[in-house]
Amino acid sequence: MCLINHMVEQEDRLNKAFAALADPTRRDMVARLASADATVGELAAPYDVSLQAVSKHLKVLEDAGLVHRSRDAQRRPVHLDAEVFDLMTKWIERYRREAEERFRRIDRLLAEMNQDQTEEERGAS
Amino acid sequence: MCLINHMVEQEDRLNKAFAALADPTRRDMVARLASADATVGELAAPYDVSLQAVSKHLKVLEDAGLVHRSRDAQRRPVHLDAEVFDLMTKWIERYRREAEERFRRIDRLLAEMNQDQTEEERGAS
DNA sequence: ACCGTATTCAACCTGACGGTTGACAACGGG
DNA sequence: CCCGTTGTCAACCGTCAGGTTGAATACGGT
Repeated sequence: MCLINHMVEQEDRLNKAFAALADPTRRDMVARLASADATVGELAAPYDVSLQAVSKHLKVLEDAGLVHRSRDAQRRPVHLDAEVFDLMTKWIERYRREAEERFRRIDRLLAEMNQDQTEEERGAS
Repeated sequence: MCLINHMVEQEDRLNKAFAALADPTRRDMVARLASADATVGELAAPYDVSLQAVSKHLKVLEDAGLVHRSRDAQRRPVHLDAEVFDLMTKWIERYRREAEERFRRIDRLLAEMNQDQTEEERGAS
C-alpha cells in the first residue's frame, strides 16, 4: 500500500520534472540557477517576456521540486534543488542500459549467425 | 554558424525529448520497449485507449528521436533508440554537478565561519 | 506614514495536447 | 481475388500551458 503510493508519487514527480524541463526558457533558468541563486527579476532580465510569465515558470519549477524560493525582504531568491535530477537520470539510465544491453545481445547473436553461415559455406564449397 | 545551428538543433531535440517523456503512458511505452521491440497493437494492449491514440504517442516518440518504426508486412515494429537518452543525461548531469559543487563550496564556507565564530567566542570568554 | 520596488494573483486569450470516431491504405492468408 | 488484420490519416472536442494585462500584496528606505 505505502509502496504503491510511493511509486505513484514518484511517477507524478517524474511527470512534472520532465514537463518542466521540456520548456527551453525553464531549462535556461535551471542552467543559470546551477551557478548561482537569483531573484525573479534577475532571472527575468534576459527574456523577452513579462515578469509574471517568469513567475509562472518558477511556480512550475517549484511544483516539480526542482527549485525552492526563500524570502529576503521583498525579494524572493530562487534556489536550485538538485535531488529530483537524480530521479530523472536514474529513470533514463535504467532503460538506456537495458536497451543497450539488449542491442549487444542481438549483435552477438547476429555475429554468431554469420559465423555459422560462413562455416556452412566453407563446408559446402 | 554551423556551430550555432548545431546548438539550436540540440535545444530542439531536448525540448521534444523531455516533452515526450513527460507523459506517463509514453514513459511506460519506452520502459517496455527497452526490453523488447513491439508492434503498435502489442504496445496498445495494456492501455485503455484507442489504437489511434497509441499511434499518436508513437509519432511523438518518433519525432523526439527516441524510437523508430520499421515495417514487417502490415505490422510496424517499434524499436527504441537510446542515443537521445545520452543527450538528456548529459544535460541533467552537467547542471546537477555544477549545483552540487556550489553547495559543497557554500557548506565549506559556512563551516569556516562557524569555526571563526567559536574561536572568537573562546577568545572573548 | 508614504512611496517605490519586487513579486504574485486573477482574468482572459490562443494554440497545442491527448483523446475520440470514422474512413482509408497496405498487406498476407485462404 | 477478396477479406481480415494492422495501422495511419483527418476532423473534431475538451483541457491545459504559456502568454498577456491590470490590480493587489509585502516590504524597505526616507
